[in-house]
Formats: sequence, structure tokens, C-alpha cells
Amino acid sequence: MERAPAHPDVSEFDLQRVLDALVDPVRRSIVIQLDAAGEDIACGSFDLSVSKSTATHHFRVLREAGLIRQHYAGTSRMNTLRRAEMDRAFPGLLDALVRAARRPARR
Amino acid sequence: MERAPAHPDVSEFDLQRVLDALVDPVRRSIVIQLDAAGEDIACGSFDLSVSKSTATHHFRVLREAGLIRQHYAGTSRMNTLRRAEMDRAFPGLLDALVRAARRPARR
DNA sequence: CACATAGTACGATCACCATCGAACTTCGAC
DNA sequence: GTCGAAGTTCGATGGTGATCGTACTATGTG
Repeated sequence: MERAPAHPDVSEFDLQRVLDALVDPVRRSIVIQLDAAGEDIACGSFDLSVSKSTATHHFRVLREAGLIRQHYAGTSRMNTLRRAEMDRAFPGLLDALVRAARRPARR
Repeated sequence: MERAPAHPDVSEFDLQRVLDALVDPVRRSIVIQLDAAGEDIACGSFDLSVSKSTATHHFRVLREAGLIRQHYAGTSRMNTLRRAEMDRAFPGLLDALVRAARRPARR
């Protein structure tokens, strides 16, 4: 188990990678939940509809895209939304997505 | 050849579908070019790196997501960015993407 | 120590999608 | 009508990624 996983620097953020991460509904749900909570959340405390191993996969994709930061607290792995850094790299992107997710798909 | 293809109404716009459309770099390039031009562009006048049949596929995905409107002008098929409608359904989304695409991937 | 908890690593599977070429259609020009 | 230009349609193919179960590792607790 990698106890200190690599996180990309803001200067390395890549739009394609970020969109690839955000296009998956499970991953977008993770981001939405983090944004709504406004605080760190452990991997296991998310409301997800996939298995643990699949969840691990999704968290890795989000981390490698730069959307979340992960650090251990005991056996739990805490997840932080890298909001400010994302906003700096891609202004308005997360805002638009969070806002779009909050309202019904059809109006 | 379908001469009057179906376009979704704004009330039917779906975030997942829109993101699925925008995550592909070729399709995003089409949207960016339409936004930059500010006017309708024929399918064949885009700067794309794929074959004609693949391009047709991409235009269809964009149309079915509601991102573009298509109509014939002679043998040419003109494409219009549905900017205002997208902005109404998903405020800030296109702005953020166009803006992100304008600057280099890394800074 | 033994045990439970939290998550990772690894392979395998499966579905989807971007891509293409070839054949076809539609329209305008000659 | 004949030709070319502009797109579409139709398979086929190939790669990628989401998913899972199982085995494993690390940490905390008794």
C-alpha cells in the first residue's frame, strides 16, 4: 500500500485528464459530495454504488488528475477537494459542474 | 441522408450526455472553433484530424447532446453552436471550457 | 499476539466508443 | 444526364476503461 501517493502540481494540471476524471458519474459524485461537505471525507464514508476496489480506482483517477488530495489518518484515507488549485488552473469549471449537478437533469 | 435531423430541446439537455460529448478532444475542438468563429461553419470547413465518417459521428454526438444545431445549405451541412441554450441549461460550463482550452495545458 | 477495519493490488471480463474504408445519397454545376 | 463535392451509413476493428472478486497490506484494539 502506497502511504504517500504522488499528487500533481497545479502547473501540471491537464484539462483532458481533468475532464476524463469528471465525466464518470461515480467520480463526479465524489467531487460533489466533497464540495457539499466542505471538509475532508474518508474513502469509506462516501455514498457510492460500487465495490471497494472500484472505489479505490476512482479515487486514484481523481488524485492523479489533481482534483483531490489524499492522506492517511490511521487506517482511513482522507480525501480533500483541491478546490482553490483547480479554480486557479480552470476557473469556473468546478463551479459550473457543481451547479449543474445540484439541479435536476431536466427542467 | 437525414435532411432534418432531430435536435433535443433545452428542457431535455442532460449533463452526462453533454460531458460525454465534450470529453472527446476532437469534439471539444469543434466546439472551440465554433465559439471562436462566432458564426456557422460547414462540416468540411473544420480543422480536424479524422476521416469524414468519423467527423460525421462526432457531429452527431454533439447534435444529440444539444451542443450544436445542424441544417443543410445545398450539399453543405452548417453547424451552429447552441451557446445561449447551453448557458441557460448549464451556466458557466462552456465559458470555463472555452477559457481552459485557450490557454496552454501547463502553466 | 490475534483480530477486525480500511483500503490497495492484481487479473480478468465486459462493454463501449473512436476510428476507418467502402458504398451510398443528395445536391449543384456543366 | 453526367460528374464532382459533401456527408451519411454501415459494418468491422481495436483500445480503453469501469467493474468485480480475491488476495494482500497496514493500522488500531483488545
